[in-house]
Parts: sequence; structure tokens; C-alpha cells
Amino acid sequence: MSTTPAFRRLPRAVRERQMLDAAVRVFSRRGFHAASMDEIADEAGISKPMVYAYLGSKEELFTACLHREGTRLLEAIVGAVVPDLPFEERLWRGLRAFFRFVGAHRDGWAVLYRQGRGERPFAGELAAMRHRIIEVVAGMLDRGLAADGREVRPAELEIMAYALVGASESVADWLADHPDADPDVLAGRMMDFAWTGAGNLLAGRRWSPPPAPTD
Amino acid sequence: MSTTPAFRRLPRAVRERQMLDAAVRVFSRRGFHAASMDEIADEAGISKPMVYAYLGSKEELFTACLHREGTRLLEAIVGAVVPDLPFEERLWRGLRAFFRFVGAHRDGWAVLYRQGRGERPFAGELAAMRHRIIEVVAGMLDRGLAADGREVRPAELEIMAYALVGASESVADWLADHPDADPDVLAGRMMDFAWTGAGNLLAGRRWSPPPAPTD
Amino acid sequence: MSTTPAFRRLPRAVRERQMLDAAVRVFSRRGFHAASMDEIADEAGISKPMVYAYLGSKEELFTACLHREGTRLLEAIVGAVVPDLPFEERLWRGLRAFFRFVGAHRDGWAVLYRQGRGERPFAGELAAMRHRIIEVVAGMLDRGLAADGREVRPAELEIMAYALVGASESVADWLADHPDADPDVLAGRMMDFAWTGAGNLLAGRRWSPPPAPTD
Amino acid sequence: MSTTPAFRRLPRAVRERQMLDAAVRVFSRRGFHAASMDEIADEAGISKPMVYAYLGSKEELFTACLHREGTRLLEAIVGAVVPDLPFEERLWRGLRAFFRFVGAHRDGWAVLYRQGRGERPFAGELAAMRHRIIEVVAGMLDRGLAADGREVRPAELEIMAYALVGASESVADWLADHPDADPDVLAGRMMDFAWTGAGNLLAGRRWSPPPAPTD
DNA sequence: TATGAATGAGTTTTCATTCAT
DNA sequence: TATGAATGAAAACTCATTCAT
Repeated sequence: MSTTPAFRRLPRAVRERQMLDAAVRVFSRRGFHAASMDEIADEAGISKPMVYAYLGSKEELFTACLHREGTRLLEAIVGAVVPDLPFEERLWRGLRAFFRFVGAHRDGWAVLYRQGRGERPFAGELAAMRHRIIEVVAGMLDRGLAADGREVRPAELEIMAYALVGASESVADWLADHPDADPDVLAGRMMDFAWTGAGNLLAGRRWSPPPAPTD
Repeated sequence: MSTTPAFRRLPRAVRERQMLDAAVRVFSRRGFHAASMDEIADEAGISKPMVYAYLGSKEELFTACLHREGTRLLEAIVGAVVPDLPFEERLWRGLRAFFRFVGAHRDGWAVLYRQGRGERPFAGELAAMRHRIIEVVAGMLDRGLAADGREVRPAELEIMAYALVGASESVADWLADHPDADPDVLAGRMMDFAWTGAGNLLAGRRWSPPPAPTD
Repeated sequence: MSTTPAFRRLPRAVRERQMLDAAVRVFSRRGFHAASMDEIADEAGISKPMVYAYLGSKEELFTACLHREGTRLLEAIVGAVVPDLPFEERLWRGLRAFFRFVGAHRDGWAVLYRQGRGERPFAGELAAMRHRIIEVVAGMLDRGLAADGREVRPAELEIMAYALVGASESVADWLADHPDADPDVLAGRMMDFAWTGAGNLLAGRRWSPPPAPTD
Repeated sequence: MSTTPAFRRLPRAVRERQMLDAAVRVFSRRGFHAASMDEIADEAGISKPMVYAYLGSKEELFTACLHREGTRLLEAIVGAVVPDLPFEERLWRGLRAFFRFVGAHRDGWAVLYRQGRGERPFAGELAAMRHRIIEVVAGMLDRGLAADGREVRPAELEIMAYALVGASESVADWLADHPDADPDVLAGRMMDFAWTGAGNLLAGRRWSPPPAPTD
């Protein structure tokens, strides 16, 4: 009946991806609250009701962004950490994959790390995601120690994993602001920091506070 | 009839402090955008116009919170790091002061770390504050190395400081969610992670990536 | 069930006109500051956000009113002043058109003359409009004089035009408060005042102050 | 008891004058609505509650300004129009006094002419004041005609007076924006416009519309 | 007399969300 | 599927006005 060409009426999956891409960009540069559905619809080149039809409310949309980017990140890391390699090698590959991802997906990283943090409704969502990474790392550490015949209490392991992940995030965030930096070099720096430290711990060397008399 | 003291009609300085306290609490639990001036005024037990009269706009109010909490944190750390002590001792004291602060000022920490991050207008403000800490840490590392006769390029030092600070922040954030944890113990864990690592680096041991052929 | 036509969901152009009409009415009776966007939206039978969506801020809305009414007025006058007629005839037609307009568009006149005056942001806008009229009048006077072989300094011409326009405005304002008065009669009165005066001036008769000794 | 010198605790009349002066300045530059009681109190170098104690509400304050400036203006004109002089001389003196007043009291003029106009609560107040002047003028015209043995219907006289007053206001407003112009010269221009016209009318010359066939 | 402290009531403006076509 | 038209609800901010000292 109509001569309209096949410009619009894209299949659902494609449209959804376009919208998510647009949403990630907008959320990344504005933050959750300051981003408006109008701007997102504009960025996606689509009308607002379509966004609602496809992705639901603004919260659902942000959650979807979080999910997609988080999953991509996790998959990048997990895919890089080949299980049977030795601990050191796995750590190195994981870090490298992580920094490469951040270098290549700055918007996604901003959404995950800078914007999701403080917004009440997503704190849980994000914490869960972060926890999955931390557990991966803690598991690696654990197996590293076990392979060495040593044993560490889970609580301590968890803290260590938090430290490692936090350090990586901080450096990754620096990377997100320095587009010219080389992710692989940064991964090396992190190994400097984490491995030589972790290596010592694996070797059983612990640190104990000096006997400061007054505090 | 009643012994009720002068609840209302307080002098300006007192009211200002009350408002800042309230604002820090509200910003901490809602984030900058989701917090409403109404809620802050309520929390302070005062009417909205007073908040505007004393602290200016919402942005100025948030900045004031950032400033007060940031200054407190910095002072706590700097006050603990006695200059003439050896490097290790200084690091230990600094970390301990940091974790103690976070344990005692959870709301302030949330404002500084979780909320300020993504909000456009304050990113700079916060980055500056963070940078001051990082420079302190980098300075410490630098002098530690110099005392040892070694030399490291500034860029590497900075990254290392980012890692150290990020690790501490991450563990501190964990602490903020675990009120029963002991800050001093966490500081010890951080030393485990940071010092044995840093110690190795100070001793000249660097890590180098394995010669993985394909990537 | 009912034959009610499409009251809502009107096309943009129609709604915009409705809004301007309503705005002119409300501004006319309240003045710029005292008018609230709520009242304007109500008067237009529409919700506030639509007003913002279509006409922008309150200032832009008022400017739009000023523009529309000013343009209408100017067009009414200019359309009436056929160029090739003699000066007297042109003046008469211009005045008659002016008074007819004011009689038929009391609200528009109130917005232009009574409300725009004092409000800082529009003074310029309005002054420009008024100036256009004054220049038209001054031009007419000038050509009237030139046709007569006489010459008057531009500054004097301008003042004279100000006087003529001011006199007309004042009488028009009286008309706006006396709905039963006949615009054409008033235009005649103005000619009495202006033309017999102007006629004398055209004839070269100037007035000079008496030699009052003390002042 | 105290050594405080006689800076404050001024007699009521003085304080009131200071406040009115300040109010006139502020209203003049901001308009009634945009002026804030804070700014007025500041300008008067006094605290807000004092303004309320002395002059009542904001409306009352503005009314007081209107009254004072209006009375001054009226007195200046009436004082200049010595009753027994001939019509022409009285008109000339009245106009000169008017333009001199506006030149010397620009703020007062702005309050009377530009700001009061549109503000609902004062329209009546102002109209009354204007009417008093118009009646003075109409009375002058009437006696001028009577002395000449002619008679004009009151309605026509009123319109003429409106025209004369409006013309003067318009030129006066021009003067308020041109501080370097000489009020007496402007008064002369107005006589050019008004007297040569009025003189003709007094001589019985009326204008009648041309017999335009179609309108 | 004089004022710093305090607020109720309103203003403009924005935004997520939904109809009706 | 796709969208222009439409709105309820809320947020930041201001101001005339008053109290308590």
C-alpha cells in the first residue's frame, strides 16, 4: 500500500541494541538522574514511546545498561582467564583483559563505575556484579594458596580481593580519563603492585604492625 | 511551664553546622540528585528558606559538604602521618587513620566516595581532593625509594599511588557496609597487601609479563 | 455516543494560537509579573507543560505576545496609510486605523502599552516597536514639510513625532477604558488636535516663549 | 550609659524620608514586582522590619512613593501656573515646570509613569492622579475658550486634555532617557505642537474628515 | 528603636510517563 | 509499529512578612 522503504520497522533485536547503545552513551555523560528520556530517545533517533515500549521504565533501562555492560566486562575477564594456567598467568591475563575492556568501552565503564555507585535503586544490582568479580578473584587467590599448601581464612581472602579489585578500578578509572594510555602497560603496573605483593603473601610473608606504644 | 530550652532561634554558626550535618546524612542516603532540599530542611528541623539563606543553592550546599568531609578526612590522615617516622610506620599510621575515619564517619565517606563521583559539577572538586591524597601517597613512596637509593619514573609512581588509594577506598567502602568490622584490623590487611608488595618493589623486584606468544 | 468533536489532541498550530490568545488576556489583566503560568495554562484550557513545550519560558511567551500584537497593530496602520495619498489624508487614515485596532483589541493594547513599559527585559523590544511607528510618523511629517518646501531639523521632527504618538496613545488608552466610544470619532478629535497644529507648523508658524523676565 | 553617637535613632520623619527615597530608587530601576523588600531595606541602610514598622506592607510602600512623587509633580505644575496670567502663558509655564520636574526627578517619574501603569493594585491610584492633572489642563482649555466666547462640549475638552497630557508624557519619557536634553527647549517644542494647534482650535478652526467614499 | 532568625505560600520549570491516532 | 500531543507530580528557589530578643 505504502511505498515507504525499509528504513524503519527494524527487527526488535536491532532496535533494542540501538537504544541500549544510545542509553549507555547518555547515562555515561550525564549520570542516571541528569539523563532525560528525551535525550536518550533523541540519541537513539527514535520517539520516546518506543523506548518505553521496548525497554520499560527509566530504571529498567538503566538496569539493562548495567546488565549488558557488566556482563560484557565479566565475560571479557572470564574469557581471558584460562582455567588451567598457573595463578600468575591467570592474574595477568585477567588484569589485561580488564584494562583492555575499559580502554575500549569508556562509556560502559563510566556507567558501571561512576554513575551506578550512588544511585539508590542500583546499588544492590551493582554490588552484586562487583561481588561476582571479587569472588572470581578471591577464588583465584584461594586456589593459588591452596596449590601452595597454605590456607587463609575466607574473610581475609575477601578483603584482599576487595583491595585488588579496588586498586584495579582506580587505575582503570585513571585510564578512562587518559585515552592515550596503553592498557597493557597499565596491566603490567598493576601486576607490579599486586603480584609482587601477592607473591610475598603467597610465600607466607605477612606484615605485622610495629609495637607503637601509644595510640 | 516547660523547661524546654532554646530550640529555635539559634545563632547562625550552630544552625549552619546542623544543616551541614543533615545535608551529609541525606546526600549520603539518596545521592545528590535524588536528595531534595525539602528533605534536607526536614532532617535539619528547619525550613527550606533558611537553608538557602545560609548555604546558598543545592550545588553550593553539596560542595560545602564535600569540603567539610574532605577536609576532615585529609586532616585525620595528615595528622596521623608524623613526618619523621620511617616510611613503613608512616604508611601504617596513615592507613589506620583513614580506616578509622571511614568507620566513624560513614555518611561523610558515602558523600565523598559514592555520591560525588558521577555528578558532573563536582567531579573536578572531588578529583582535586583525591589528587591531594594521591600526591601525599606518591610523595611518601618517592621518599621511600629515594631513601633506598632507587629511582622510579613519576608516571609509574602516580599509577602506583592510584592503585594504593583505590585499594584502600575499596576496602573502606566494604567497611562502610560492615559496621562491626574493626578499622585497625582492616588497616593491617591493607598493609599485608600494600606493604609486602611495596616492600618488594622497594627492594627492586619488578614483575614482568610472561612471554605469551599469541594475543 | 456523543457528537463531541475533537476538543483535545489538537494540532500544534491551533494550540499555539489558543495559548497566545490566553496569554494576551492574562498578561493584559495582571501584568507580566503578577501573571502566573498556571493561570495562563488554565485560561488556555491546557496543562502547563504544553505551554512550556510550545512557547518556551515565561519571558519568551510574553515576547511572543508582544510580537504578535505589535505586528498586528503595525500592519493595521501601515495597511491603512496608502502611500500616494496626500499627507493629511494619510495621517487621518493612520489614526483611524490605530484607534480602530485599539477598540477591537483591548487586551493586546494593554499588553503593548501598559504592561510592557516597565518590565526590564522587554523595554528594549517595545521601544523598538514604538520607534518603528514613530519613524513612520516622522517620515510622514518630513515628507509633508518637504512637499511644502520647508525644512525642519531631524531632532525637532523626532520630538514632534513623539508628541503625536504619545497623544494618540493617551487617547487610545482612554478608549480602552471606554468600550462604547466610537474609534472613528476619536480619530477625528486627534486630527483636531494634531492636524490643525501640524497644519500651522507646516505653514511655518512657530511658537516662541514670551519674554518672561524672572525664572 | 552608652557612648554610641547620634548615628542611629534618627527622628521618625527623617527615617521615613530616607526609606521613601530608597524605595523610589529601587522601584524605579526594578519595577514594583521585581523590587524586593530586601533590596529596598539595603538601599535605605536599614533592616527590613524597620521598613515594615514605618511604612507598612510593600503595597502601602509603593502607594506612598506614588503619592509623594505625584504630589510633588502636581505641586510643581500648579505652583507654576499662576492663575491670573493669560492662557498661553499659563500653558507655557505649566509645561516648563513639568519638563523641569521630570528632568530633575527621573526616578520619581519612572515610578509614576513606567512602573505604576500596569500593576493592578495601583492603576486606580494612578489614574486618579493623572485625572487631576488632566482636569487642570481641561479647566485651562475651557477657560481659554470661554474667554474667547466659544464653547466646547466637555467630552471633547477631556479628549483634548488627554491628548495634550499624553503628548507631554511621551516627550517627558524621552527626556528621562536623554539626561543631556534641556527641559526648557522641550517645553518649547511642546508649545509648538500644542499651542499652535490649540490656538487654531481656540480660533474656531476645526478639522473635518475628507469625504472618502469607501471605508 | 532595631534586628537577626525564621517561615508559609507561591513561582517557574522539568520530567517520566501515557494516550489517541 | 510508531509518534505527536498531553499531563501529574515534584523540584529548586524566592519573597513578603513576622517573631523574639
